[in-house]
Order: sequence, then structure tokens, then C-alpha cells
Amino acid sequence: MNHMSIPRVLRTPVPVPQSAHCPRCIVRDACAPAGADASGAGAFDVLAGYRRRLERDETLLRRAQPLVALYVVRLGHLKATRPDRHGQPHVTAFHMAGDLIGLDAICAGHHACTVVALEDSEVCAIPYPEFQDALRASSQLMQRFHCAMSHEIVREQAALIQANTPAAERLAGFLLSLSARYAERGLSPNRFRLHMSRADIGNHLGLALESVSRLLTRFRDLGWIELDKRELVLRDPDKLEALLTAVPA
Amino acid sequence: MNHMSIPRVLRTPVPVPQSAHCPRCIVRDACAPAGADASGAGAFDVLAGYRRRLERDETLLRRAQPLVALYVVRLGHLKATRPDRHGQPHVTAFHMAGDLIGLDAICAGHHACTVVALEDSEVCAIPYPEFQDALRASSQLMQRFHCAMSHEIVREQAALIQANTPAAERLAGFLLSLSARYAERGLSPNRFRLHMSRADIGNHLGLALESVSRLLTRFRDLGWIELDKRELVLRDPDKLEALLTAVPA
DNA sequence: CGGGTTTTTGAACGCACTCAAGTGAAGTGG
DNA sequence: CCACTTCACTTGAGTGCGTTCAAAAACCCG
Repeated sequence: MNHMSIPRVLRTPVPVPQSAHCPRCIVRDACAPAGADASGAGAFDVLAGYRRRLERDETLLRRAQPLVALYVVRLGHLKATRPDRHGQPHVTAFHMAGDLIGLDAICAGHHACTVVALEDSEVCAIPYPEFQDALRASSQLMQRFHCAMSHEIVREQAALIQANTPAAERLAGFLLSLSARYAERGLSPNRFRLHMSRADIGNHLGLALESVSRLLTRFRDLGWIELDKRELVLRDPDKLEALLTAVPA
Repeated sequence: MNHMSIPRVLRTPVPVPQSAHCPRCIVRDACAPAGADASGAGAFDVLAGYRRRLERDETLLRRAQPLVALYVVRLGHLKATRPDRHGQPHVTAFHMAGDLIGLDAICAGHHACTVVALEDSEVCAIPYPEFQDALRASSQLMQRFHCAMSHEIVREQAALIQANTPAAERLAGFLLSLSARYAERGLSPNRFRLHMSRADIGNHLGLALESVSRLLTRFRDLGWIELDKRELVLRDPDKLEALLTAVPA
């Protein structure tokens, strides 16, 4: 295999301190510090030994760039966008700690999305050729990888199904999915920050930003949420949930 | 690995004659007859040696069924549906020859979608445990598989982006995507049959079936298409394409 | 031919959009 | 430190697109 295409910066391992989110990471025990207890480690002991810090608004990768590495978010939040038929960017996903970025690039060999940091963030880079080697070496890693891709497919199916529901359901679903993702990470499911703008939320959900604003206000007036700028408290998640499953008259 | 969970019927290889669409199949040279020229073949020489015929409206697999095998469509057309939050089925995909079915089941170990034949059809079953063995044995197959999953992700992203465009653009995009898929298979891109009902199209695109009907009539009146029942002729695909990329005033 | 399904066509409504104005907070420079 | 700018968000009013409701027409299959 040819590793020559990997930028030099990626090929210089740096110490990667354990993170609270490493247990969710797909390469968790193929990563140097995480598997450090096993002295010798495996063939891929420094698989994720490459970090990258990003400032707010900094671009992790641009659409059409060749696939060099997959990324796992260590810290912070990012958004992925893809241009629509008119060239206007559409927010395809919001990424948080533990998320795997770059799966859409495997197919064509170059990235379909542009990924930008919503706040100061940090990612682990997993050089793709070495990742492929590691997949061959470890059935467990391969299974986890296939699971991750499959999960992404299922998640996007669900998003597609939600895409044509009433605006209130869509927004409630979005808030609850964020809540669930924070819960998975051991964070509070009922109190978190919306790191993205109303415009980003609207764009992602296919709503005008004014609609997002109006709906958040409505949820607040109903006592279902508390909202101060971007700080959110889910005061009555069940009401939001009920909105999704309520019979349509 | 445990093959005991595979129904006996799947474990009985039957001759699978070559099909025009085999070259698109992900397991093409891991399949018995396709690789038959190499006498001995590999460790997975009968990987896809299991067929299943389906009559119109027959169910290939149901949601929540455990993942036993992936399927490749040999012949015919199928639709995949998934219930929305209210239990109403939503058409997530239409499948045709060469398509791989079941990727959404890998994650949870059971299928997320119910798949039904739209006409008399035939699929090859690929027992999943043996498929995993084959992936380990062949880097080429593994790469093709990852490409297929990635492609699915990219395709669903594109569908999500289209989900909030005007109805006419959505329908035009749908017709053109069918056209492109037939072209990939060496069939006419300008003349094909809509194997699904208007209701299925509408459900898939998030439109009322009346809207689909009205738009098809409009396209016909504009001279962009010919339509007789479900037989479609794209008379002016460029006009449909222009609809997608036209600047919004 | 007759019953049921699929498709077409018409009319009126309602949701979410656009347009527009205004508020508020954060950042910048004198 | 305070005017000024800028950006994000909120709120209001009116409109248009795709919906629902309704009915008729066309088609399929026995």
C-alpha cells in the first residue's frame, strides 16, 4: 500500500491523552495511549496518534478534497455542509465528541461534505490506508466499522422520514436527538448548549430560521423548554416526544 | 463463527446462471458460476449461490427480522419501507437489479426496513457470516463493500438535500435518478417503466399522490415527457435537469 | 361486464415561507 | 469608556405552494 500520499504532518505521532469520549471511539483499542497498557500493542498501535486542533470557524476539510484520513471528534462541535443544486450550502450533519467523520468520502475517494468547527475543537486523524490495514488485522474493528456505517445509513433514513413532517415535529425531533446523543456520552440529556445558529438548525431541518425561532419561542411559552440564548433546558421532554407520536387527529 | 442461525434453505446451493447485471454485483467474482472458470475458486466460491424468487407484492424481509443475509437484486424491482413515528409506512428506497439490500441491518443486527417486490423478482442471498469471512479473505471485496456503504450514505445525503426543494424539482430529480440508474445498467435512460404507483412515488418524495399526478401531467403538457400509464419516455431530459439547477429568480 | 383499485382533475384551506422591521448582545475603534 | 457597527435573533403581516377533501374517469382483473 502507498502511504506516500499522507501529508507528513499526519505521519508524526503525537501523544494523545485519553479522553472521556475515547470509549465511544471506533478505533479505541487500536489507539496508542488507549492500548498503552499492552506494552507491545498491535500492528496498528499508533493508528490514531495524530491530532488536529481547530479554532472556531476553521475548516477541517473541504468538499472534493481527496480522502487522506477519517476523523474522530475528540472535543468540540462541527458541522458538515454540502452544496445543493443551486450551490447553496446545506447542513447535512452536526458532529460531536466520538463521531466519525469522512465516511462519505470512501465511495468516490474524495469528500462530499465540507466540515467546519462550530467552536474550538479537536479531532484524531486516522490515516485511511493504515485504517484499511487495521481492518484486515482485526475482525472486531471491522465489525465496529461496519456497524458505524450502517448506523449512519439508518440515521439518515430516519432523517429522511422526518423531513416531511410538520415543522414543530421536526424541531422537537432534532432537540430530542441531540439530547439522546449527549446522554450516550454521559452528559446531561436535559441541559445542553446549542452550538449552532438558528440559521444552521433551520438549514439542517429544511425550515426558515424564522420558523425555528418562532417554534422555540412556542416551546418556551408552553413551558416545555427553557432557553437563554443558546443554553437549553428540556423541562418536559415527554411533551416533545408526544408531539412526535401523537395521532394526527 | 456460528452458521447455525442460517435457515437450511439458504445453505443449499443452487445453480445461479450468469445475469447481465452480475458485473454490478458486489460479490461478482466470489459467486460460484461467475468464478466458475477458475475451477477451484476461492474459499467463498458459493458465496452467492442461494437464490430466492419473489412474486409481485411478496415480502422479501420484514422490519425487525434478524439479519441472516444480505441480498443482491438479480431481476425485478422492490421497494423498502420503514414506519414513521405514527406507524405509517414511508418508502425509503426503490431497488433494482444489482442493488444491495440489507445494509441498514448490520448496525442493530435486525432489519430497519420491510422490503416488498413491486413485480415478480429474483434475488441472490449472501449469508452474512460467510460474507464477513469473505471480506476478511479479500481486500478487493472489502473495498467494494465499503464503497457500496459509503455510496449509500452519499445517496441518502443527496436525498435529504432534495427533500425541501419545490415539488417539481423533487419529481424531476427522481425521474432523472431513475434514468441514471438504468443507464448504469446498460438500459435505456430515456425510456423505462415506473414500476411503482403514484402513491409510492409521492410517499417516497414526501408529496401527496395528487401532486405527483398533477406534476407528471404538467411535464407531459410541456412536452418534456411522454407518459402512458406507467410507461415513461424522457423526451427532453435537459429541461428536467434545468429545473434542478435553475437559479431561483 | 362489474367491482375495486389507481389515476386524474377541481376547489378551498392552512402551514410555513418571504419580506420587513425591530431588538439585543458582542465586538471595534476613537 | 462609550458611540458605532455588526451579527444573531425575534416578532409581525401577507402570500403562495402543496395539501386535504371530493368526485369522476380510467384501468385491471376476475
